[in-house]
Amino acid sequence: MTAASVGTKTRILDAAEKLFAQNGFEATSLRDITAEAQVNLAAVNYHFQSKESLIGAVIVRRLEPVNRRRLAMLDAAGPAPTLEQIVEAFIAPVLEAEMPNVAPLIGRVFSNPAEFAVRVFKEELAPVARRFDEAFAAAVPGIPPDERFWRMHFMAGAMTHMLALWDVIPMLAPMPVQPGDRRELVQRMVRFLAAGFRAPIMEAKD
Amino acid sequence: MTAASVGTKTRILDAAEKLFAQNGFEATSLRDITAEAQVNLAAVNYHFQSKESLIGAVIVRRLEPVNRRRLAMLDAAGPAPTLEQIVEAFIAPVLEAEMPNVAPLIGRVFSNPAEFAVRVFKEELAPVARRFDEAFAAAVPGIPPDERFWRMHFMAGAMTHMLALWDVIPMLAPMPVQPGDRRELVQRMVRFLAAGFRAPIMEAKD
DNA sequence: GTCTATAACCGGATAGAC
DNA sequence: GTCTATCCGGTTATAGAC
Repeated sequence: MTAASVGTKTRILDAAEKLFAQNGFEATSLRDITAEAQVNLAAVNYHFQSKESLIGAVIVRRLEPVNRRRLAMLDAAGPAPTLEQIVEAFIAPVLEAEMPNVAPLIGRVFSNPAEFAVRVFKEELAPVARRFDEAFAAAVPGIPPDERFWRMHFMAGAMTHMLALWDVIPMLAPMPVQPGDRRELVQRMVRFLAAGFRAPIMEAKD
Repeated sequence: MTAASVGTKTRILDAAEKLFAQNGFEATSLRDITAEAQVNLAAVNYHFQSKESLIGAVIVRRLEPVNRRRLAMLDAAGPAPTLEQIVEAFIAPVLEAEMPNVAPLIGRVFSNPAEFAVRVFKEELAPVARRFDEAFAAAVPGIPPDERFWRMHFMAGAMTHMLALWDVIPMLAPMPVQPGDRRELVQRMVRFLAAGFRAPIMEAKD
């Protein structure tokens, strides 16, 4: 790699990210990627050992900054963040990630429960999830841990559904949906999800 | 097809359903399917013209009864169902569908926004969505149509996330999750989502 | 209707020259 | 580090015998 031009490795990552986001992991061949990146096919196996590990590299490169931003937003809300602030810190950095690539890419992971992809994702996510769980516990006292677990997944589900379907949504919506509406969408989600978190818990099971 | 044994066509549908649910549409080859069904490879292209149309047939066969059950539950709740009854009618028939196959299968569709699969799904779903939207409008007055649209998608997202991740969840959960807990899960979701639907709407945008 | 056989092609991976 | 050439197995789909 010369100092002046973008390295082969980066070009591969960029191309793979774009195509994975657009068409999914399985539907994207290494040949598609090398064509897009204008590099040689063998370069992929040289820099990354296999397609699987390339997928992992693509995910990690983008997920890490998003997770850092989530934690930063949580910290920025002070020592006792409101429920709304916590929910926003969890979803906004994801939904507002660069839309052409990053957000759909993240959406692909949870929708494609390919064993190894989920594993990579989970490794990146575990510490973040713990921090948020603690924040939720403090902000909404009285919710048992297992209920918190499910509610965090309801939240994650609403979020990833938006990521996965973002480009199909305009076809389904009764009204025009513009890309610029993403901040508004975040606000809608925050209200909906915060109310859900505040729902009364179930009485002891029958 | 003899009268006594299960026909080739049905055996193909059964096998395809099982493998699609387990491994996804792309990851499942016609050879996998014919091996599982113990029929000849060519039989697939005889009975269904292509893999795509086989996928469509598999989806429609299972989605139709689920949607009928949803509408039946909605009707059974009387002329003025509560919000909780509406949410339950929407999610319970899906989440309580035969888990080994049907539920994960439905989860695959929305998670794999393959153009044609979404199209098939949407065709089956459109009239149901309209009925539910009307019910929501009646049960929670004062929510504008576009807000209802988004909230129904938040609900659908939480639901499909559970479908897609059901078999991975045990690995993530801090407590044991048993298959029998599905009715309990439905109740948890109903409370969370109903509270979300009742959340105050956003004031005019800033 | 159901089979065998095969066409025609695409996938990931690697050996070895430069 | 980057190329060419190639291996080899898997993919959908179909032609034609039975």
